[in-house]
Amino acid sequence: MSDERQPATGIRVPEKPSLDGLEAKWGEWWEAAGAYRFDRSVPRERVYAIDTPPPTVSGSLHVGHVLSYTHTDLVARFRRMRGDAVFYPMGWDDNGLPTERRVQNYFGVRCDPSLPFDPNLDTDRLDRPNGSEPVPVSRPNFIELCQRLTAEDERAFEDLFRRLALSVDWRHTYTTIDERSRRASQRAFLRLLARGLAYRIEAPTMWDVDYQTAVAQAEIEDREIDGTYHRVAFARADGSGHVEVETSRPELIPACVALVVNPEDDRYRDLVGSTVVTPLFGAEVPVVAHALAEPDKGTGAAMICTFGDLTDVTWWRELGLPTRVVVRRDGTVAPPRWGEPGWESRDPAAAARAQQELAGTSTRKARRRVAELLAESGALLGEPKPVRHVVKFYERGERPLEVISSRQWFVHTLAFRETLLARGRELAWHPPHMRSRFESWVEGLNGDWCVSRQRFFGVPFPVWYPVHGDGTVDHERPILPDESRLPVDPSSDVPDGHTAEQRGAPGGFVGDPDVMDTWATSSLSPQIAGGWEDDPDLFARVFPMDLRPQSHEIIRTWLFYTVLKAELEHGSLPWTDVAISGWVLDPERKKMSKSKGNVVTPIGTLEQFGADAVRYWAASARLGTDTAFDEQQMKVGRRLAIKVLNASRFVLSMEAEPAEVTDALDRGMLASLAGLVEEATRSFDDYDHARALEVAERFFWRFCDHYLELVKNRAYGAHGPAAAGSAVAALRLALSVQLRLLAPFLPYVTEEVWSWWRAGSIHHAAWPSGDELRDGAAGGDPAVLEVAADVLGEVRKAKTLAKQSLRAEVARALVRDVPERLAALARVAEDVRQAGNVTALETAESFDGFRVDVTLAGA
RNA sequence: GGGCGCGUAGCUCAGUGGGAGAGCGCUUGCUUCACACGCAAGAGGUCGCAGGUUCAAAACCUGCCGCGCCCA
Repeated sequence: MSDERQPATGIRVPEKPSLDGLEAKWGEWWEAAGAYRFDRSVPRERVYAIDTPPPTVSGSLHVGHVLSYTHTDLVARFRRMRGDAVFYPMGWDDNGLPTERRVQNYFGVRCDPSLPFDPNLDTDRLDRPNGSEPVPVSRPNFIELCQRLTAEDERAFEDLFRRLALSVDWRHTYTTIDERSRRASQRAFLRLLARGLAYRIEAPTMWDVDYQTAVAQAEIEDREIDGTYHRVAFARADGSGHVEVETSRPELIPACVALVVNPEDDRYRDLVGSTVVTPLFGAEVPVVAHALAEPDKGTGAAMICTFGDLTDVTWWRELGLPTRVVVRRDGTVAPPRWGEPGWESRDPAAAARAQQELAGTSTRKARRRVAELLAESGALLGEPKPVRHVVKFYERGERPLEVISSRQWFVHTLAFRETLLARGRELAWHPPHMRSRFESWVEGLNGDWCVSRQRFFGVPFPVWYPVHGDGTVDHERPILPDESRLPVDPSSDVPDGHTAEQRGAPGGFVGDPDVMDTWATSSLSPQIAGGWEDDPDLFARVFPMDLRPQSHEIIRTWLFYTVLKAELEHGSLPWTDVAISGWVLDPERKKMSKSKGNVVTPIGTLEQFGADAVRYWAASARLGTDTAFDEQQMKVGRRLAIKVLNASRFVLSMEAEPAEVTDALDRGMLASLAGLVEEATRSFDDYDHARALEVAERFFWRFCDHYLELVKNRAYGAHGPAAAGSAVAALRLALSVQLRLLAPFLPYVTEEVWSWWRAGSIHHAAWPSGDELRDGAAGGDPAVLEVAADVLGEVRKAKTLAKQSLRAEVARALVRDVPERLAALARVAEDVRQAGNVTALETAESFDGFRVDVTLAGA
């Protein structure tokens, strides 16, 4: 790709320029020419590396993608023109639940890991004995289907992004499930494990009963739902009355291990240390005191169960309480065990009868049944009260989360809270206030990062476990592969020193069945794209990266985890700058979402308005600011693109030979343009692309409406070749500079115009500088252009008010103004006279403000 | 409950101590030889409300109201 900036041998301007066909033409040319390839021979100081968000390909294409990815591309194009080698890869986030769900729905299957691989599986001819029931397929078959579907989804995303003219180096594309990503994720995991930063324990975890997987704090959201408060009597063990408790989850009474009250609560002070009996189940439980018990909530006395919520976990841990597990992993109530150790009851038979009524039913059904049983027994006091209360949900789930104890992998996070907050302060946030979202998240962390998921399509943990002679699994002594073997799949690969026959056999091994959560991989996007350990030369040139662009709702996930992983592995930030894009709102200013049905398909929008126009809309939105989906704004962008074509055609069709810029008007215009270039550059440097666009666009329209009109006659040669040469030289320089200023925003139309008269791609041309213009604008005074435009405006106004054509002849125009302005006008009087078709342009000094008396010919 | 952001013309927004602005929309006029996807003009605002600081506040301070989001 050439950096040639001299005019090509000739200027060839189409007779009737059009936007039609530009996207296909230049898209193909950029690809063929390798226009956006990263030059890895460049040293780190001149590299600008971007950590691109890998979109979830199974999600829908969204105009939100258009918005934020355009923002990224604006920076990439600006930096490239500034002379940086831009490392701008693209990634696809394939793994995880969204893909599994899409595969299940698309093919009508479900994964059953107990089935053997079927090499001849034909999804078009699945045997469906149970009608619409999903067909069970083996795990390898399921993963194959995931890969087939994501490949299709990736193509759709790539088509969109290419159409949008993202200046991505597509040779560096990665997916979060590909071999590089699996290797990097597993390597990072093994290193954390070796340093004691990852651990596996049996612990209470937030659990989705529908998907039957653990979820992390980052995937949890609070939702307000309808509930019911039941007031329940717990008899005192000594027979001296009862304690009243209010609960929205009476089905957890069999799981109750204690009552808790606040130590400051005078009402219950005497009760602490005594024993009460659970209704229906007859279990004797202590009354304990803890500061987290809220005196104002309900009666001030609360059940501690295994586990109603995370507060129960805190109480259980801090007060050293036993457990009684009643809710199973599928969200149903377990069968009774009353009478066994840990399940002591005053009447085990009655307790068992009560629980047997609940066993196997969902917690929701059990709740209603327990309420009935409580009422029958007389332990239910008063009528249940409906309430609205906040309950935790998995963000993709439909039923409230349960807290269930299970064996999971965790990464140490809480211990690094202060370090992470400090890293957050080192980062340059754009806009700065977005940092507070990161900080409030980090400050609110309530546990280490649970990274294991009970799913199928994801990066497996590179871990096996020995099987004892008695067939039990030894989780305490995991078998780990050497890093050189990565990536491994422990469900099909065999650990060193073992044979395949030993899988699952006494004295043999088993693979860890879980996969890592999506963030365990996507948090390594800078490392994966940068070739961490696989390509040390590349990695040294791009890491830590310069920019992380993303939207604000994933600060607590993608951004947070990326910062954490870079800290744990490299002891550094993963990038220096973060640019946060806002959301796209529909015209009613509601957030666009699939469930609201107000989503717009971006391909249709691109076809309707054109990529430059859509980019213009996106570029008008400031970072961090939500923006309405606004077709009007796209029409404005389209008009701007067409105006660029027409104005360029006009400028380049002037046939006079360019000469030295001598005319005051021309110099004034160039001087004004120099100031604009500096302002646009400053704005881009500050990650304020919207301002850069705004000032460039405003200048361009003024340039067209005023300067082009003023200079027209002279450029055609009305005042001789020298004056025309000055005009043509200034016009071409101004056009070249403005095309380059607009190139990041309107890559197609600017490239088209550039091709009429310049060699190489405009996207590799040097970003304009004020100095470049000052050569031609030496001594230029912007006031000259201003006063000329003001006078021309007054002349036009007189014609418009007289309902005359703007071409109408003016017999006399008398300009009253201060001497300095009149002196400036005198230097460009001839241009003003001709542009306004004024016969006699006269002036008079006035200190009462600017005024023009216009006498139309024939009036 | 705590925090962040926002509230300026019908709409989308810029403006951070001294003239209230842009684009779109609306109305009117103009087939000007780059562009009618154009050009020109016009109408349109108690800058959320109430106090305060200042010679001077849309902007700075305090409180309140409304909207959005984050966290708990």
